[in-house]
Amino acid sequence: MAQKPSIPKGTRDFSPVETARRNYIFDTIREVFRLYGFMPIETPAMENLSTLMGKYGEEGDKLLFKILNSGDYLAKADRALIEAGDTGRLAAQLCEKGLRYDLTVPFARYVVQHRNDLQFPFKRFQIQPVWRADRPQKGRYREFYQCDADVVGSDSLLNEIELLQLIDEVFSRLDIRIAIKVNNRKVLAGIAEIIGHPDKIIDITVAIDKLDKIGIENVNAEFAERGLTADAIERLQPILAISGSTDDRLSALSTLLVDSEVGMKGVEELYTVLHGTRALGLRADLDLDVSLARGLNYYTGTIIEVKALDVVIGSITGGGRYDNLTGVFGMPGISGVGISFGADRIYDVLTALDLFPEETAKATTVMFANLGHDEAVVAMRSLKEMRAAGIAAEIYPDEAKMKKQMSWADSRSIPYVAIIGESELAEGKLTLKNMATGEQLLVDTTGAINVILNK
RNA sequence: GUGAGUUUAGCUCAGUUGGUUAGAGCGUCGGAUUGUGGUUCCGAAGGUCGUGGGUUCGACCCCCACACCUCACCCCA
Repeated sequence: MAQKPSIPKGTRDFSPVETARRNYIFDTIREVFRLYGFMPIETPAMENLSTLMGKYGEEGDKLLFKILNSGDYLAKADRALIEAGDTGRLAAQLCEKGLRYDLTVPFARYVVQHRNDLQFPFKRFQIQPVWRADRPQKGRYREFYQCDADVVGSDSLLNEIELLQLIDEVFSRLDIRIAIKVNNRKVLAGIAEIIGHPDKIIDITVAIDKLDKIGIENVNAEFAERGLTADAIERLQPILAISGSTDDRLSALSTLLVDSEVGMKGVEELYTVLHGTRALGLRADLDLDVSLARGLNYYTGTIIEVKALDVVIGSITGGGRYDNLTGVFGMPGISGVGISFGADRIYDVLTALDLFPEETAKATTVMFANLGHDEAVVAMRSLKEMRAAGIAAEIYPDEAKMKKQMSWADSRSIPYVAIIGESELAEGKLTLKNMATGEQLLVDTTGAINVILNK
């Protein structure tokens, strides 16, 4: 055999069954988005690099896929940069486009660009692939789908409450048990303020975020590494040690953060969101988690993260409020809040728990065996009637051996096989075989349709 | 970007100190069964052993480089 063809690392092909199962996820999410009043939009796979650069932090910039300019791009490039091996600045000259890294930043760009055509508050959803030049590993791909819903132009915490409900609805429908963790960036800012390091909020949150994973000792070590004074670390300890019920922790927080205006605002928001959501009844576990930080630096208020309870994988949904995302595109003062479902990880969870409905594995409902030209002509008429009745039906295109046709139907999990041969032809009927039971009936097309639809 | 492990048939994997013609199971195809699948039996096809170099009389096996995949870190969905 020649060299085996392959696809880029971190990308995947999807078989018919996999595609059907992915569509089941997308359809479920899309349906719930619509129920909550979100409207679909789409944006291009590629954006101008200037739109993307600098929005995801230094790490994010490195993970952007850049698209080489067309034409004789090298002629315009600075030779000195090539000599100097300055990949970064050379890339800036050779590439003016990049693949989108998420859906939120392109959406911010969309809002600013179309601001005169939008009615605010503007609620949109978007289900499209994004690309990251990450090194792939478990639950991490270089091409994956995000399913985002965002509200822009509304400061109301009702949005947060509705988004939490929406998350609960989606995972209830998918039958995945989840824990939703909520925090507020303002609380984190308050903490940074209280310990005298308001400038270190990012360092503090990144370290706190690892609390579950590496433990308090290592987190403290990381604080020191990130330049916090021993005194500040000392003052962090009571905050990290907060425990008890949600309300216990909220009141402990408000005691500790009493001198921070922003911190107190955060506590208040958390209270409203948590109580407002719980009052509506929720299937999922919903709880406050002060150690929840999330990487994206643009969140300014509520932060939401969802993890599956029964499978170990990264977060399967995340989101939060960002007060000024459109600001970098020259449109300040517009607040947004949104969530993003990670469809590919949800797929992995459903696969691990074997939770896909059976229908997702099914091809057509009826296959007509092909026993010859005259028989096929009659079968085609029967097929037409079945399809008109809403039954997915097909005919085996080649005049192959019965055995081959039957095993083809079997391997595709087709529940019924219709046989029209010499004797059926003479009687104007067909033999309908139920593949699960092996039972065979001699009926006309209408009779077959009734059998299939009634089952 | 950092570190570790892997790579032999379509898939999952054996392969002895380095010694003729590299094996198994599953899958595929054919037959037992010319109008009946999923079970059984018989048979067949399918491999430049990831790529390139080196050591050796001789390399799937030892050495070097590269690639790929996987896992973890960083970061993230």
